Amino acid sequence: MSKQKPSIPKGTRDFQPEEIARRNYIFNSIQGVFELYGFKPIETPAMENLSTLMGKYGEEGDRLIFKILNSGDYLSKADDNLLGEKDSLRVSNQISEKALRYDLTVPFARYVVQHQNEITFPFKRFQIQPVWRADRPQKGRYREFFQCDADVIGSDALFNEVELLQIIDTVFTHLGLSITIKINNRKILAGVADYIGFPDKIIDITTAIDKLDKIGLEKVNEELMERGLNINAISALQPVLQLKGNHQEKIMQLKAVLNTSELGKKGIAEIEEIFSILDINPLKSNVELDLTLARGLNYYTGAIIEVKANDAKMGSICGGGRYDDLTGIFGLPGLSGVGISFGADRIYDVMLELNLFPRNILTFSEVLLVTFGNEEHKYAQKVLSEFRANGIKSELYPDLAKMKKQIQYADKNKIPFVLIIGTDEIASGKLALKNMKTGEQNLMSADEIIEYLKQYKKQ
RNA sequence: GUGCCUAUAGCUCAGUAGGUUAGAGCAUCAGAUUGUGGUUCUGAGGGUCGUGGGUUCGAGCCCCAUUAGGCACCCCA
Repeated sequence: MSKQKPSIPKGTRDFQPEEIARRNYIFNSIQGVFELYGFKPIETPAMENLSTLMGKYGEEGDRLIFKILNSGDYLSKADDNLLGEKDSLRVSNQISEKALRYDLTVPFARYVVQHQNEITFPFKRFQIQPVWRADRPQKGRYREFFQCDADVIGSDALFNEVELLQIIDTVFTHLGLSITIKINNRKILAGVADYIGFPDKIIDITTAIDKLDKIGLEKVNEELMERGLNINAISALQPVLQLKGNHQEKIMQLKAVLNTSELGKKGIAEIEEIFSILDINPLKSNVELDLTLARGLNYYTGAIIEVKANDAKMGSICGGGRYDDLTGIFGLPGLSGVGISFGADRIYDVMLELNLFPRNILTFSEVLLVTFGNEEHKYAQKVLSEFRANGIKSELYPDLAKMKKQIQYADKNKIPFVLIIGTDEIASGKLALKNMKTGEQNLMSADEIIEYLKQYKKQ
């Protein structure tokens, strides 16, 4: 027993074989749908240049970026004055020039700019990789987690927004998870900010009204006040905060309010078009127009999408939106992108809580061969090769151990069948196949067993 | 970055009012059973009670500090 227990950093996790099986089920489902819609995979490095990431996620985001210390004698190159002043922020820029990626969108923008001449636009890419955030972990929040992103870059068509909604719908329908898709439009929010006379306060306004669900109308108004709005502006905002009805009704009300704002009208037109396409070809999931949906990164310029699980208390499990000029900051202006990101780890937590994982994904080996002695073990090795040649996941207990121990191994590993090989079986050519669930045992030839297991697998 | 809570075996926890050698369940390993698991019975290993200091004749328990973890806020998948 070692005195110092080994551990892993807060907010990170080890994954056991069963967990990997369940996680792969989620990843494979999402990837399958991405591919079905014509998206192509890319990967980018775990670390980016710090300068690529800094300033892209707002002040709060910058703080949550994991920075990587330079190699070598990095302190010798740092400014003595800054070190003396203990100015962490500025010192960190001198001793770190790499960082772990914070999301997949900004690295993708970097990728697009860097490979612009090798890319055919519109470019539809998907990417399933871990990201890291130096946040304080809590429920549903990790410091290392996987995002599954699909983005279309180089196309303004709202058709893309609709396709992304269809992808969301297909994925969650396949996973058996009941969800609500909330959509909004940044242009409408900008129109609202315009309309109440504080166009440059859009970020303050959106982050405040995003909390409506959580803290209620009064607190939101208080916060708006603190963020510098006046009474008139806040009262002008009230009709928007209290929109009621289905999406047609909400749109009607918005039209009445925002008729003076060109940007606002454009946003409404976009929302209308998306809903009109969805009306023709409806999704299985519920889609809601939610004006208080404002979260997300400040680079969104059009649609904002968020998905919540209906039957679990969990933050958003998928989010996305349109960003008109993401690549502009890397020197390639005029390219519009729209994308979504599935939070695989939160989906996992919700599915586990709701018991939505199918049983059969947990099967690793289908059959365990057990023997009584040296001769039988050699014979079993031949049978084992045949099984594997026929695509049956199988293993032979490696040691000459007691029957009890061998069968216990099958039980604990949830192997559904045990093949018992003894001298009698070898002599007759009929091997004893035991069903671990029912306890039934049948004598069959190796070929018959292969057929039987193939049939069993199909069920 | 702010606030609150927790810390005893691999895991989940009990531990009375401060009193001898700190317990249970699960898990692990072995045996009961020389060709049969999941249910039973028996046994074994595993702890400087997160760490450091203090109060006391005596501390797992009380006090202080420190570290780690969890939850909420901020923000976010």
